[in-house]
Amino acid sequence: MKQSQLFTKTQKDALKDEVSVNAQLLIRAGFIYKEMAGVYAILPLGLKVINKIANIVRDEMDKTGGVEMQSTALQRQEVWKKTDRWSDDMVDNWFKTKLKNGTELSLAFTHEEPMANMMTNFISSYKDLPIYAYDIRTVFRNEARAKSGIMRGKEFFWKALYSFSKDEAQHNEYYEKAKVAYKNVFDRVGLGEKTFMTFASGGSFSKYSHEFQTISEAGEDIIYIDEEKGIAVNKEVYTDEVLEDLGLNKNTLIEKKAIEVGNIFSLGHKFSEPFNLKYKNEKGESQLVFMGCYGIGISRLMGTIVEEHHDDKGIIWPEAVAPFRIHLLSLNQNEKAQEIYDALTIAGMEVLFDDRDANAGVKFADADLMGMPYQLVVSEKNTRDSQVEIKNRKSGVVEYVSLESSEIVKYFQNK
RNA sequence: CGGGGCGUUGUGUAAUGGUAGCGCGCUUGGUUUGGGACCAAGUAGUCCGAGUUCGACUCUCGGCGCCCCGACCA
Repeated sequence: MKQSQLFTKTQKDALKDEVSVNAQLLIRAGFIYKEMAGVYAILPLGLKVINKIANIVRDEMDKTGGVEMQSTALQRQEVWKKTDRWSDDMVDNWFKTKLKNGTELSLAFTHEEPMANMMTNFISSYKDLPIYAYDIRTVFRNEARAKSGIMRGKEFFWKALYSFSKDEAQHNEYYEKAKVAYKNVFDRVGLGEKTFMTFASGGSFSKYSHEFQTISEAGEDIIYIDEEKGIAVNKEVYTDEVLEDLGLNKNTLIEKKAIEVGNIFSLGHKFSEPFNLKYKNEKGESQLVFMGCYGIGISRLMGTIVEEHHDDKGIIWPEAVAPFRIHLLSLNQNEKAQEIYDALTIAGMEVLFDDRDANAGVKFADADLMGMPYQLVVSEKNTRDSQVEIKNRKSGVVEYVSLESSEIVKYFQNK
């Protein structure tokens, strides 16, 4: 893509009404636009990141046997009344609205109830199970206090998978798979080393749920990490009893602030019971479906990646989620750069071509701020020596490659 | 939802009752061309509504909005 086609602009100055690093950098680099507190438009560059993360999540969910669908953004109250969650006493951060006829309904908040309800239509036999349906969508929460940029908004983009199993054993089998899939996701988006599976309160059915917590100063949670075992305990369940149960030694645990980027929950019969979500087993007996839910905050992940991958100049995107792999900077060499751009694009590479009429300093500063993994500089100086300069945004290492387009393509193919 | 802070051109700021100024951005012209370059001329603003006053960015009241701490939450 040519940068001259991007309608977004970078901003040099820090914004006064944002404190969080993720919002500062994402807004200044033109990835998101703040519409109101906790509500951000995803701009072209940001959307590319979101889509890349979503695709990684998709890939890992599909590998576990997940099937993607699209749930509804409008939800009806009857469904929620069955579990008593419609009441404002139970959930006070709904966005509720009304139909023309006065019937109250709500904006998508989460989908345990609608999914359980819908599945009564599709599940009738043990042969139908297990089912792993997931959804990547925007959900809405009427947060009393949106904060931390895109980390906690009034609307956010997430993946939610709901598992439907015939019994606890079948459920547990999937639950373990989900743990692996989640680990893969966080590895792939560049947060693997800082992300720990964390034991948290389990809710009504299971003893624990599992959160995936990324160590970060921007985090809202406190976790205690056992580095050797690679697991952690959320402060909310940090008791001697729990530590003993998990075989953890208080003295070896490290306290850290962390961002909850995902969680997985065993729901048991909590939702299948009120919806009478049952199947017939081999003996023809009616059994309740055993459910689980598995969430990943995709927009929050984008924020977390920025929090953990940046320097004083800007964002440093991990390759797997960068909007473009290569930032082609033409310093008054648009003709030559265009050739290279064409060759790279034809070779299937993602290139952002800075073809703007701007000074070198502006282009370098913008490239650093936007954070593509490679900056490919075509300048008079380089052209004279029949070469281009390729700078790694993260390491700062500069390499020189022949000006020949085919050589440049080769360079990136071998990286 | 409790507590605190704050609303001035697109953005960052100055003006504390008396002509709304400056940096960046943007526009035009010129000079530049490897780390946000220079010169010149422009552009654009007091969150909204009442009130006090000869006069309000400034004071008062109300509203709306934003940030931070807490509570709550993916």
